[in-house]
Amino acid sequence: MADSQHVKAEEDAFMRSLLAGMDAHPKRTPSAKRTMAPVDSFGGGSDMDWDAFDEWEQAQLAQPPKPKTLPTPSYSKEELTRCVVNSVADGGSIKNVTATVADSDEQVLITLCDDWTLTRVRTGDILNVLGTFHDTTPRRITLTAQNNTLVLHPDLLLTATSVSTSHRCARKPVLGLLLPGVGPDAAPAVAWGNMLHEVVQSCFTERDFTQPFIDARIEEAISASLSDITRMGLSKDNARAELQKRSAGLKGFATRFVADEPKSDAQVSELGASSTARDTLAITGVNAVEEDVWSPRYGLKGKVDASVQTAEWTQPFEIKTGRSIGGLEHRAQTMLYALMMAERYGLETPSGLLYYTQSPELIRVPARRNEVRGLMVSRNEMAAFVAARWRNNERRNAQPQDDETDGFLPPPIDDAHLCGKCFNVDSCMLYRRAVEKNAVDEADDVFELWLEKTNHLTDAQCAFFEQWERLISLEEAEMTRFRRELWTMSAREREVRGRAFADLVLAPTSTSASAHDDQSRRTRHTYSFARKPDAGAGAGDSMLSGHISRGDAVTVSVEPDLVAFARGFVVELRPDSITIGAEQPLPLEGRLLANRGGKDSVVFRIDKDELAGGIARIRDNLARLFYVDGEARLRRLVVDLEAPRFEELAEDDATIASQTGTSVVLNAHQEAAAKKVMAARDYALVLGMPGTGKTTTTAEIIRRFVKMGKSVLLTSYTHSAVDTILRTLGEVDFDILRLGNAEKVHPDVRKYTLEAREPARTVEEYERQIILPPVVATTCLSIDHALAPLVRSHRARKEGFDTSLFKRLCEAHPESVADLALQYRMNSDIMSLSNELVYGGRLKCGSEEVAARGLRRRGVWHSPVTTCLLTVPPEYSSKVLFLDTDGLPAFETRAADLVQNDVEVQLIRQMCDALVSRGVDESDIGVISLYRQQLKTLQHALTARPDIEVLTVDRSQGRDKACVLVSMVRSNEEHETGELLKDWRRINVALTRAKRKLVVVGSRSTLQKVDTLRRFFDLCDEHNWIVKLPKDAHLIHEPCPETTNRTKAVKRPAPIADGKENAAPVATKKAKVVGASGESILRTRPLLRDVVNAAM
DNA sequence: ACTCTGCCAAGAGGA
Repeated sequence: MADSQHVKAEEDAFMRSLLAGMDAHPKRTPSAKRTMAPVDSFGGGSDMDWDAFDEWEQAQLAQPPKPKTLPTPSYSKEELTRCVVNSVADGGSIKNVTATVADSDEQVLITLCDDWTLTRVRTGDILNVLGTFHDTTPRRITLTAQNNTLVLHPDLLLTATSVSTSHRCARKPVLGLLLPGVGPDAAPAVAWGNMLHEVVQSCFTERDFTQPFIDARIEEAISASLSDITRMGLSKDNARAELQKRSAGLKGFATRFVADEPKSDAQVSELGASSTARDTLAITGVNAVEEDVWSPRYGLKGKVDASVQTAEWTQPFEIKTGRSIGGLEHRAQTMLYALMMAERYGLETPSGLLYYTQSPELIRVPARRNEVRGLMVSRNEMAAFVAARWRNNERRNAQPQDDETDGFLPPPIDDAHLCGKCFNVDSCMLYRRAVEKNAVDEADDVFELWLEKTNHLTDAQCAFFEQWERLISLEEAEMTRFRRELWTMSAREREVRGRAFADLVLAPTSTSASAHDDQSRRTRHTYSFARKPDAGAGAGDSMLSGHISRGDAVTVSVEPDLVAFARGFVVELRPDSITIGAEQPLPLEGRLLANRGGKDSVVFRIDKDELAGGIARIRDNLARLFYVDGEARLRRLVVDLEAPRFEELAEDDATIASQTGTSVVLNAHQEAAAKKVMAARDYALVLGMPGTGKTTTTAEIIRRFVKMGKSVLLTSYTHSAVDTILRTLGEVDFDILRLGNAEKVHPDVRKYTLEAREPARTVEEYERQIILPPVVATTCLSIDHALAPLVRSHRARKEGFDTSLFKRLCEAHPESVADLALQYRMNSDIMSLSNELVYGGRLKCGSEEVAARGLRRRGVWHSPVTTCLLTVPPEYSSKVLFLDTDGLPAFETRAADLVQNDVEVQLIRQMCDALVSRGVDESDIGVISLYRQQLKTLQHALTARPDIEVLTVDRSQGRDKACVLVSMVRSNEEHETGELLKDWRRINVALTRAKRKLVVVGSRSTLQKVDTLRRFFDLCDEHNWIVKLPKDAHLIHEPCPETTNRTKAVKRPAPIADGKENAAPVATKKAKVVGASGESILRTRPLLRDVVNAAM
């Protein structure tokens, strides 16, 4: 008890000193007073007088107004120097740092004094130094309590809230970064807070604070929050009453403060000022509400409730709907916003406003040097912990056996009272036990709590958590790397990587859509951007290439330094324009752009917004397996690998399950798989090899479950996979709820989304929409996939992060797996590749017809062509063909990190021309490559053949074509293959898309360096499937004249590609029709003729 | 060593 009070007293003292200038707490400020700081210590003790503050809280509005004229602000941005630390010398009360200025080789000296010495600066760290260097050689600067500012790891944007809450327990906000979703479901107060914010922000936006308007906004907010209200078991009436109570003072507040001129009773209370020093204030306008502010300068980010205009300046307006007690952190938060807004608006912002809706006063929070510095010291401390974790990762990369790690979580405060009430206590203790391995002593205050939270965990479970937690973090570090490119990389550079569009201007036609109608809320306001007319090279590139596509989250920035001016979603994407939608109108007219030349002259860039939140959610899900009240059953099955249970269906159920009223007939394997699934008490695994009818079987299983009265959650990694199954289900007599971004959902099943339904008006209606449908379909992260989930970190991949749950369970319990062995896609030759490389012969053709089919020979190809450069070996007509380019040669070319192979593009285009001229439908041909750049080039080369699909391996999943051409690209004298080709799953997908004919083009000498592919070549050798192309084979032929007589006139009884891969195959017969022009093209190009011949 | 796809977010209060 004594201990905890001591801690509390110490914390209070610390926070005061932090806010008041650090001189009250010598223990945490080792350098106090004894520094080289010149003269008057660091003045500031009087800046925040807490006794006066208390008095002021009592006195309130009793004081007469005392008008005060404030100076007109001017803004002079402090000089910013970004540098990398070379060395740190700890000189007791000071630290001397040498560093190299970024993007130069200039060495500078930085001396840290006073509380800046608390910052854990290490070699290799990136620093922002704010202040002017002395013009010495080398240049130097001293950071003291009074002057200059240090930002450690500035690329790490920490939220204003996390920095401002760190005073009580520094560990909690850092845990909060790792696990944003911890804690019990949001308390009612949080929901009220959310709704009330909506109301107040609407009032500000519309500048309407009349009671009817407020009431109407309350109704809106309630409707928008039905899910929260339902979850908390409340009713709309509860919500209405509570919101009315909490917003009671709003009208009075507005009457006093929202005006063109300050009113006499509009007194603003200034924090820390003596209680008589109050003046009046008028809020004359609002620049923005819910403004996202990212500050790479200060390493901070946040969402400002509102930025308001007062007579003096633009300032942040922070709304709090709870009680005002314990509000240190609210003041801190407001100060940080003032700091960030000054930078964003280029305006002096000496203060912010803080408004508690449950009390009548408005508080001015000055952002004074001393307080802000204290907060920056806290921010740096947090940043150092987060960075320590990345450093650990890097060190492990360099030296895997090195077990030494830096602490990446601040030490716990171990206060039984506070920790017992903390929402993050589960994760705090889990990390302590499993990762930090820092046991709690029996005598310790929190021992009981520690036992309660961790006693159920075994060492093996802890090890599991530790390992996967680390792999997740490796991946996370990789993703945050992308976000910092927004300010560390030019738009052009980033566009080359497909993650941005550079040199944009606002299109003249673009206006805010304004309407409140049925438009989706988050794209309520739309804006179009086009390339700047006089933009230089590269600006002509189509915006369709690259990684940004419709529905993606993006940031809009203003060059050169207004980072994330706005955020939104891509609504439409054309080659020469992009339209984005945002929830809030873009602040185009206000002071934000006025300072930079106005909306018509600024240059914008749009970047793909790398949302790192998804990763933290995965970590969150992982942690939930291990909490004391967590998912114990999942923990047993997934972590302990407990055997899954199976139980035969009761006879009634079995009968019901066998009669679904559809005409779908499953084959024996599929039927067995369905039975296995129905019998599973925990889980069953169905291994669906390519073309074996995964979709059909899954759809049928869903039908049966629904018939039995069960509910089904259908989920997959991609939208397209989920939607394919829903589409296969077809018309059903039960309800389906498709969760997810409607933009990304297939049009055929969009009717199942919430957006397509009448919005729920009551809690009951909402429940009906959410709870009743027996089938709920959505995407998910980290469920298995034919291709491994996307893992960016190489290290993480090496350590098995891409080991799927499917594989883990499969290996532990092979008896729980059902194979779908019969496939109806590939002929036996094509299938044999996959069988050899991956499936060990388990894959079988569904019928003789499937096994035997090929592209039929037609027309002139019965006899060899005498003018041919090659003699035509009999195996040329095989259904699998590798065209070896080693003799040409056909080397790859590189631009930055992109790789392409122009010769392969030519060969493939020529083959496509020839195939089509032989009467093959464009839509029966697919071209696949593993490389994005190659794809672009192929697409360009095949623009005249719009129906030939050019696909990446990943996008071709679940698809097939009668004839598939694969461009392998990698070809070089060093025989470097790169990492991508080593992924046997990708190779497998590429080789299993073809039904009748597979042609692979590549350099054998390079490709056979990859193990998987060497086996591919062995197999090809065995069957004589390899053709060595002669020198300059691609040049032997004249450039292809475009086939004028597109084979439209050619009628065939049935298409080769019978879209439904798993349906009982229908024999197709081709008419022997050959376009005359196609004939003549081939006659002039003998080699091509042979290839086509072989392809038939 | 170049590829793929999903996630809306920072704060909503609690003391």
